[in-house]
Amino acid sequence: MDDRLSRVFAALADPTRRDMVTRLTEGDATVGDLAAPYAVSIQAVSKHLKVLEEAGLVTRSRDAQRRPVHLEAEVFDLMTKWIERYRRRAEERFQRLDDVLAELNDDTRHDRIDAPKEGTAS
Amino acid sequence: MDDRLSRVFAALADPTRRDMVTRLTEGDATVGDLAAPYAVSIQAVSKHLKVLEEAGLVTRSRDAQRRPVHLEAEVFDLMTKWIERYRRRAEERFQRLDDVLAELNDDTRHDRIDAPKEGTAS
DNA sequence: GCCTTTGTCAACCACAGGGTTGACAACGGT
DNA sequence: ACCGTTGTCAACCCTGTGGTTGACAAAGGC
Repeated sequence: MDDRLSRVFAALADPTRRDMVTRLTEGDATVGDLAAPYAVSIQAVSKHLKVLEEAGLVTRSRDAQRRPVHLEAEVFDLMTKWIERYRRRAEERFQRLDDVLAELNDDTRHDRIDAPKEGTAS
Repeated sequence: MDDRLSRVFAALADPTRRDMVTRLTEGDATVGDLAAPYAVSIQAVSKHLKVLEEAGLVTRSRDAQRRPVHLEAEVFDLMTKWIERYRRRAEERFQRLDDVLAELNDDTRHDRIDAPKEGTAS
């Protein structure tokens, strides 16, 4: 787990951290604020925030003793792009499959295509 | 790590598994096919596939000794929805901020709004 | 100046996760 | 029937991670 995207996914793999992210969409919050709803120590929350920060999902500034946490929304774009890329590739594949099937219909005289290989699932 | 989304994110947090997913967008593949490019044992790959399967990202059927692996694209939609939800909430927040600022411009005669609280970050 | 508030750092513990090797199950080919 | 191919299961090892507690840093309030 070294690359950026791995860190982002790993950070979001924890329900507590996802919950924190959700709450941060409503505005910046201090560590104490974020810790309040959970039955864990503030140190544990601090660790979670460190994970989120190292994943680039949040930034922390300084306001007296407080360390307001701020959500960095750009990372979501990064993830969305990645996922969309996969979706698009998958769709392209389906498109190709459709093309193959269309072609099949086009000249039905061929005995049989040699092992379509996909589609057999389920 | 028990809920669905956690499993999906955790599964995708591993570069090897992400790579497998990428390759599966090009079509179903056997365990051996998937294992080939990596310097790990086939057992390790089998484990990775189990993780992907339990996350609902992949299904496995049977073809003689072979176990063709098939990508389930729907899960990506699930993730996209989640992420989009967060993005939207964040955008709504920015929108509200804009509204506040607009309102501020609207009646500039007020001495000062009482602590905007956000925006101070960075 | 001192105490309180807010949060981090360090050490430790338990457990999950990715890797290995070895055994074995499920088939097809011959 | 038997062997080879394909893949899973089980046991084990090591590292990473989430949790704890205790000490301490940083800053304001009094």
